[in-house]
Amino acid sequence: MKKKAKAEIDLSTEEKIKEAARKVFTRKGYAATRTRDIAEEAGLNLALLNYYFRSKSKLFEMIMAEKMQQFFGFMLPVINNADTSVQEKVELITSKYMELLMENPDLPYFVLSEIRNTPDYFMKITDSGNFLSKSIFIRQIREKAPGRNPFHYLINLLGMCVFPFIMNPVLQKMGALDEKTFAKMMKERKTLIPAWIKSMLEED
Amino acid sequence: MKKKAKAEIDLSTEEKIKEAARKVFTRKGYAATRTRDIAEEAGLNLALLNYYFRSKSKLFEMIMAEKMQQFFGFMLPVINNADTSVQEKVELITSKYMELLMENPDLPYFVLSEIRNTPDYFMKITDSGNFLSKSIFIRQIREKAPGRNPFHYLINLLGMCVFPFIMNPVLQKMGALDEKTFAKMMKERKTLIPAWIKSMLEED
DNA sequence: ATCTGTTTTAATCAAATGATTAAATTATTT
DNA sequence: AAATAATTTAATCATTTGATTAAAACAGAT
Repeated sequence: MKKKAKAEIDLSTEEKIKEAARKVFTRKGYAATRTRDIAEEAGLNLALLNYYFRSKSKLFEMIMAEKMQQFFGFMLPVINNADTSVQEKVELITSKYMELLMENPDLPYFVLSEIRNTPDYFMKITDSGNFLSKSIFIRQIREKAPGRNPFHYLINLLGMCVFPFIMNPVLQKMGALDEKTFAKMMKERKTLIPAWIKSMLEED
Repeated sequence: MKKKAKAEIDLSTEEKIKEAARKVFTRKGYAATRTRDIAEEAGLNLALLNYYFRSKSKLFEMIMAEKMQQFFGFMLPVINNADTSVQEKVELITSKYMELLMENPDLPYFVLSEIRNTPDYFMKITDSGNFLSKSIFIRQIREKAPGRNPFHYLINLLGMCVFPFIMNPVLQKMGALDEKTFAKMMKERKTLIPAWIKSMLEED
């Protein structure tokens, strides 16, 4: 459609738009976001959006793919690493997730509320069919706790990492937690969650 | 504005609208829902919505209040009951929540993604300021695990109940879980979660 | 059956919003 | 500096969408 001329300027403007889109989409969700919001947030005219990206939905898809990658991406290699124990995997996933979420507290809201509307191809991340069930991580859990469906523990692990960030706005509004206390707790959870998972698995 | 004439007919139509609104709002969220969707879902004309409810937002507020009540309502009396132990409270909350969520799997998505946009008055449920911190439940947890912030455990409890329903669509799409297995697991969790919480609290 | 008030509908309005266009501005090349 | 290409803007379009209106259909009372 148009050739890129000055990579720097181009990148700058394009990146400004993407940055603004990230921000607004993540905060308000797809439907509630107006292209004008994004333009304003980026300090640019509306037409730029449609100049750089063909449409609102194209722009969204790009952000969405990026966020999905952030949210699920790093987990896959960890999960299929044959050289680490369950416990090491749990520790890795926990600390990585807690750090990611502390930097992007809106991420869970966004990913989880948009995921349902997202067409099936968002599953591109997961090349094979039910690769998850066959993953080393799940197999390792199955060995540790043979009587139970291993997904119980995967759900618990992810839930204990992610759910606090979902509940946080509620708890803050209710005056139950302040921002500082919350941050402190999230740091604590980096070591607490692996310990909790461990005792769950041993208890059997 | 208008007096009710035939209570039955009135209720029927009004209830039809509310039922449709519940369905569409819960599935798509406020912004993505068009009043026409609701009308169609109810098998009625658009103008009816504005006849019975002044506006989309009024209708939404009604549904929202209802869902908030469902989601948080029953917990309050349990939490402040002086006659039950921590463990009994955990069991009560777990089984109640699991049943509620199995009947309304969309509830978490809806409540949690709309709650942030909702004006502050949604906190009406929580009359006093930080009543939660002063609740008997939190105090009981504090006694059991004096070194830790008690909200860790409350978050874990709610997370282990709610989060599976948030992850379920993802897991199903990935082919990791089928509907039947999921339902079975949710039943299992009614007893598993209290046990897990117990061991967390005892471990300290 | 006629009248009265309620319920429902089709048609329409006005504002919001995604997208386009054509012109103006800026930068780069020759 | 002139020419060319890239970038940005203001103005405008077409569609969607929340809401209203005025009239028709209906039910119950007299």
